Amino acid sequence: MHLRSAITAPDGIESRLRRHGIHPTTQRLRIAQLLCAVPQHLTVEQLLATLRGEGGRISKATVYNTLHLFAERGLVRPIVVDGSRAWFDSTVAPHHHFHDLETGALTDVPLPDVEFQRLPPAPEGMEYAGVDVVIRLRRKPAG
Amino acid sequence: MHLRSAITAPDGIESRLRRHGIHPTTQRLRIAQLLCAVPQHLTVEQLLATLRGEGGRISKATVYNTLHLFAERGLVRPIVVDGSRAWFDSTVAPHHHFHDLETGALTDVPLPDVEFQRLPPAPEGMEYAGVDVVIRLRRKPAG
DNA sequence: ATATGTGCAAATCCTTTGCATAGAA
DNA sequence: TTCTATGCAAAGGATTTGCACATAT
Repeated sequence: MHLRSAITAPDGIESRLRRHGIHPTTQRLRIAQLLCAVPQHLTVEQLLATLRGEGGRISKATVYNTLHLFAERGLVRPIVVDGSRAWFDSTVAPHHHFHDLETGALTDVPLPDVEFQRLPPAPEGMEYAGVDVVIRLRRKPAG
Repeated sequence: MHLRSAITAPDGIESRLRRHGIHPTTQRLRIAQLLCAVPQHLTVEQLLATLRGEGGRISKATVYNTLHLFAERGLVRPIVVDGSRAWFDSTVAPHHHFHDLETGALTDVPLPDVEFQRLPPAPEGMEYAGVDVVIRLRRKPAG
């Protein structure tokens, strides 16, 4: 065993971008590091604030460009649960979501936690492209 | 049997508004007649165009005000399947949706057409407020 | 009168676009 | 060079807000 794995740790993100056909630039690497480090959901505004808070120079347009590119290449997944804003999910494998109606926050629901006993057939000439389950949550009344 | 049912047909909408605690005004009645006549999904833009096409005087703000009021009072249900715009669904009973990825159109999926074999428990202190299933559809490849 | 509802226009919020500059091959 | 990415500001589209006028009780 040698030091290779430690040395190449940040490199993992770079090669991951390359594997998805994405040319790794400074901004793209920082966004990917931030968003894809752990399973989470972030908005453009949150990403931008964090990136700039870290003392980085990055524009809103670049964040949008980058997230759209990542989404196209299957590195992240955009989620819309209400009309107010989009969330970007670092988990691309199929899964579902809890949606806290009070805070607007999203939480992952692992795929196996939802099982269907029945689903309708797709209309004539159409086929399933995916199934999204959103479980809306409210605070349980005291008592 | 007499003519009462025919005569009171438009009246049904008025009393329906009243039953929901909504003061029936000219604009509210026209919106309710249009949207709630049959199970359907309409956008604000569609409603506005139809209402004005019928030669009515109505403002966008009033359409928004009215739809929000209707939604609060449980007469319609806002649906968001992508970030571009909101749909207002005249069916308030729980049910699900097909979402045509090409056209953006929504189609109802009756509640009994979806059955769960398993759903995750709500997180501590939270409870289910609802479950929305969106089935994304794409055109089936020819062949 | 007094409450409420409506219309219009301006303001907001999120997202996209255009274009000149900066950076990489 | 030549192509691509970035930043900034303006543009766009949906939705909200403020306020004067109209309507209903």
